[in-house]
Amino acid sequence: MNTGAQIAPFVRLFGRYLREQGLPITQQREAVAQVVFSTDQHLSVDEIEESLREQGERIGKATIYRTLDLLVRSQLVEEHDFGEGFKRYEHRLSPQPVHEHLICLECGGVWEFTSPELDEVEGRVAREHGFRPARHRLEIYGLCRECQEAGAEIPYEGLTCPIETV
Amino acid sequence: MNTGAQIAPFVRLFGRYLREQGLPITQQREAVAQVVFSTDQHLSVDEIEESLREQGERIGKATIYRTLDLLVRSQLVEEHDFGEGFKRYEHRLSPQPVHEHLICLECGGVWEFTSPELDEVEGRVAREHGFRPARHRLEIYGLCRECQEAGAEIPYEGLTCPIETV
DNA sequence: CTCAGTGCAAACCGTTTGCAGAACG
DNA sequence: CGTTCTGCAAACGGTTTGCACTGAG
Repeated sequence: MNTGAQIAPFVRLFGRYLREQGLPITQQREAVAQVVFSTDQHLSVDEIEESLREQGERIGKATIYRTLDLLVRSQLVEEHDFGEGFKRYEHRLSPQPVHEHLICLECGGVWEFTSPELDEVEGRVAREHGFRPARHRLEIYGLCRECQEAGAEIPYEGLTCPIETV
Repeated sequence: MNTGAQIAPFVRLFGRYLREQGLPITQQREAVAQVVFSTDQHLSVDEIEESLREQGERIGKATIYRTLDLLVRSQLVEEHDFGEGFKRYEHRLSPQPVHEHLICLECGGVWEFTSPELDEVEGRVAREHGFRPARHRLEIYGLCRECQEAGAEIPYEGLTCPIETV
């Protein structure tokens, strides 16, 4: 968790975006930004709401959604969907702005890693498919170390032998 | 689009899965499987429903959802979420069962490619994080050749200069 | 002052579920 | 014949929206 001293400039950056867009810098917008910038975790809207409540801020969900939309537009925050049925938000002002995610199928934990190989992959699809990459998403799902040590297994419930297809 | 001759064995494979699980092979389940296996596209539930309707089958959405759930469980079909607000389904009986996706931000088109580099990436996260990969998802978003030639541009609406953060 | 933002509650929309009647095995 | 499925419609849950009121500039 960052300390307040590091968060302030990030919130101010969001303020600058709002000013550039001619939008008011409201107390609610600053509070939401403050919460998002104060952690390196991937927060859900519910978690953001609870975090605000804990610090005495009572801000409606609609406002949180609307502010997150602005934060995502400003490119200061990234929206993720890890298949949980809701979105998560992560600020992009970390030392490693572009990174990929490891997601544990057992505990739902998220870890980050970088994958320089993707530059080459993007170059190849550009060459071979004439595709112009703008952004990507790489997620590896599996079992984290702790869950493996706790004996977790990846369930397999498919056909007993799916091969012999062709 | 595959021809009927190639689809039948796939549908039968699904039948085998149902039998293994002690579940009835109903006419509706076969019809849904038939539609999914008869194309290499990434179908939405609405598209599946319409396709069924075109061939005279009138099957409720609930049944389609329930059948897709079985198809995904059997591992014969993969579920995708390309961020459109709904899911898409793709059968896994193509010559290239594991592949990644290119998604055009302009026209929404989807192309497939393979990325052998990911084996190495998975090996590295296993070594460095003790993570045991089960499956992954790599999607590259950008502009396809056609949309580029039509003059499409990737919109940038973020801060005019987001750097100078640290 | 004026225009946009906020909060509430209702609307939305893809998906899931409960239940009476229909089919599979 | 019993168990599971199907279809309908209602419920669900995250997200969005309409509207009267509040607040920023």
